[in-house]
Amino acid sequence: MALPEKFAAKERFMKFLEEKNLRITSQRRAIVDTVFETEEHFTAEQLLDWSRKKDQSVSRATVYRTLPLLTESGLVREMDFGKDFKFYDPNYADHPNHNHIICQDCDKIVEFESEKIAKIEDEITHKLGFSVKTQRLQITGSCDELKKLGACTKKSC
Amino acid sequence: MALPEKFAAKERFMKFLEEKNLRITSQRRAIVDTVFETEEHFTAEQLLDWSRKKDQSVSRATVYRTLPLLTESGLVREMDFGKDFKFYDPNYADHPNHNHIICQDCDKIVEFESEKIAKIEDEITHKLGFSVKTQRLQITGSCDELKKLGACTKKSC
DNA sequence: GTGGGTGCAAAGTGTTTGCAAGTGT
DNA sequence: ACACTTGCAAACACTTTGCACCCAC
Repeated sequence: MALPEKFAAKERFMKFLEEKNLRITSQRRAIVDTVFETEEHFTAEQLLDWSRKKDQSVSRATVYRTLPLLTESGLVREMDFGKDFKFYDPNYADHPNHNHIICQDCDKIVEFESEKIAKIEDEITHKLGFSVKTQRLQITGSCDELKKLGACTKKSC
Repeated sequence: MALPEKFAAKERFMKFLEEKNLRITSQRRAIVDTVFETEEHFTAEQLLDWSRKKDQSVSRATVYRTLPLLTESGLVREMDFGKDFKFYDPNYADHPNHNHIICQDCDKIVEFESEKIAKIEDEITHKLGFSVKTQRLQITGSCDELKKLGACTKKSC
């Protein structure tokens, strides 16, 4: 179901490279394939590991050099979940306005969208003399398990 | 006008230290005074500079060791505005649910609160099996000047 | 052919930490 | 007195970069 969209995301990125006169190398292909094959959030290091399974020649430097291109294209967003390293979210290609709920114990993340919130944001922002370009909303709280058991059995991170 | 509240924030932090059997040293006093004297967001380095004006013996290490205490107390919040370093926001003591609008060009930041958004967040979060502990909403966009002139004359950062 | 791309390892940058000396309670 | 704190500098961890070689177009 998400496949045709994801495929489009990859194509969109290739077009982005073309427009900037940047080259499609085997390493970039491996990295981009990896990014849009997953719906998970990932770190630079994870992306390196996964990409190397497709093309062993991918280096850490190339991953770090490709990530800014991905974010610049708008198809991937850099996220800060309060850890020491950045996470990247490939779901902005399909859902440019989604938000995150994170469990404070197990770090489980659920994504959601809300037209209502988007509308209020827009109103308030205009009232303050701004106009919205992007928006990020993170809610931290307790997941079901944490509420019921007082602690989560599985930790995600 | 904000003074009595800010004073309370400082007192609240001193109580927090006491409860954890931590000591009130001259360095900590200088740092904490600095933090709650401002309503600006600041970096660790700025906090060091400012604190040293009150007490020259404050070291970078002590600043970095005090910041986690401040965030743990809930009176200061760590913020990521997409720069290479963290910012700290001392306004959570008085306004625990405020949000940020940031100009994409000049980095000007405006804070606002919204009961409506808070209510919707709560509803959605419960529907997804979570309960809200904290929340952070950042909107990026164009400020008045950027919209009118196409570029901002003053850069904040 | 040529200008962009790559891997490697070294450098960079914000933050953390081990240690010996100092200090609040 | 004793445990908590401190400053210093070295150590860290993630990310960036200089360079010589490579390859997509």
